Amino acid sequence: MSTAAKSVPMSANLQVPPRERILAAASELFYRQGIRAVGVEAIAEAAGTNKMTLYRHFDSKDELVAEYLRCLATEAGGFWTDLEAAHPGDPRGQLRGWLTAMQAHVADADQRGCALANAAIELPEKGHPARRVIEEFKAAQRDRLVTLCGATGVAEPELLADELFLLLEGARVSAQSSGPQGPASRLVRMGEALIASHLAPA
Amino acid sequence: MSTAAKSVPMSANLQVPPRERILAAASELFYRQGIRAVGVEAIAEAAGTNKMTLYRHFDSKDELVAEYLRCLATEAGGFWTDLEAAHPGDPRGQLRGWLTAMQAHVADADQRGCALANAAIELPEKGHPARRVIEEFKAAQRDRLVTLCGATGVAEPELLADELFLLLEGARVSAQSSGPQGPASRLVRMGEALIASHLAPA
DNA sequence: TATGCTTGTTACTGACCGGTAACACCCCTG
DNA sequence: CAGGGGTGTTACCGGTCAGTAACAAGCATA
Repeated sequence: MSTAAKSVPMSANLQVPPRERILAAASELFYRQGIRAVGVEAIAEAAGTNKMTLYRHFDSKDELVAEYLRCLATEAGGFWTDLEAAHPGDPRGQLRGWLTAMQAHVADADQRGCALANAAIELPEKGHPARRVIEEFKAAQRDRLVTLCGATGVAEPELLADELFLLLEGARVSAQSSGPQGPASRLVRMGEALIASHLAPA
Repeated sequence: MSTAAKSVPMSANLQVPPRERILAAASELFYRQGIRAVGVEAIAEAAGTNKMTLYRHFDSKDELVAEYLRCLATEAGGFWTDLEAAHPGDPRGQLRGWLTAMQAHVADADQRGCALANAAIELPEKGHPARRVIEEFKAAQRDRLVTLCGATGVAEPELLADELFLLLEGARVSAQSSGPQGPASRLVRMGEALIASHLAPA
């Protein structure tokens, strides 16, 4: 509190080192406007620094993009540990908590979908350094969901996990083209119906 | 057959008028590489013409993009009439035909997801002429699915339609970041389970 | 005080971007 | 044959792109 710098966005707070400011600015701009739509100069300026310093910390724009996605993947990892802490030893509670958190995320009007999935669409080049980050992240995300579904005791955890995974992926992308009030708005209801049908099979 | 020009791609066949060649070339390049990644000069060249002729037929690149998406929306409309012709008076058959066609589409390795959805991610600007095309297309697509689900006699056609809609949307985007062998590969199985659970409610 | 590392500043490169002007050309119609 | 619309060609505009060189300034530690 005494530093009085808590409310300042990281990308403009000169007390945090330039590298982090650049990453924070890049994160905001890339996510809001798209990766290809944002130039490195704009990022440097938003970070309160300049292009030279940016290139002293990142080899290229492509590497900056990869690092931007790597940071988001790390943040997402924190979400899962929070989830486990909120419902210790209660996998079904964790699964429901996951669902409602995702619904809230989708409904948030100033979200623009999954940054990793968006990047995969914007960067189709096979050798782009971001692609490996994206693929690993999506695989890990799916694995976590499979594990969680398995812990709930359903008969086919992989199938349920994939259903929920695709449902979420669809909801996030659909919110970009059909709006958050479209089909995506019923994510929780759909997900709980899926879970119920797996818990009580025919 | 006698013209011997059937196998020539439209974008290079000089017998078709420039406007169509430009649209064909734009369609290919935009879809494969992304809209922002492709310049108008590259499109004109791929169409066997030049930038001036392109700008005689389209007011701007943004308008060309909108027209590109409009054409795809029209093509998609044809798919639905084909589906109805293949299973006349058999809505459940149509729904299953839709599912398997979508699965094949998702599994196709040189597909890059829904061009309209991809464009929505690449072009977040509110006023872009493509956005209206995208939103109308997605709404129409969902409406058709609701109508079809209603014809099968399920109790909650809108819910089933939205579930299938999100499942497909998710499968197409997931194939871009998790590969076509990932969760997206089980689209038919998931969809049929959904349909079955709606046809035989608890 | 002196060293050395990090940052800021300015200017620059070569390439590409979307978009336009001016003019030559061809071919179809009258 | 004359005319005119659609097309091709070339050159150009201002702007932005990613990336770099050279040098000055700050700041800590030694």
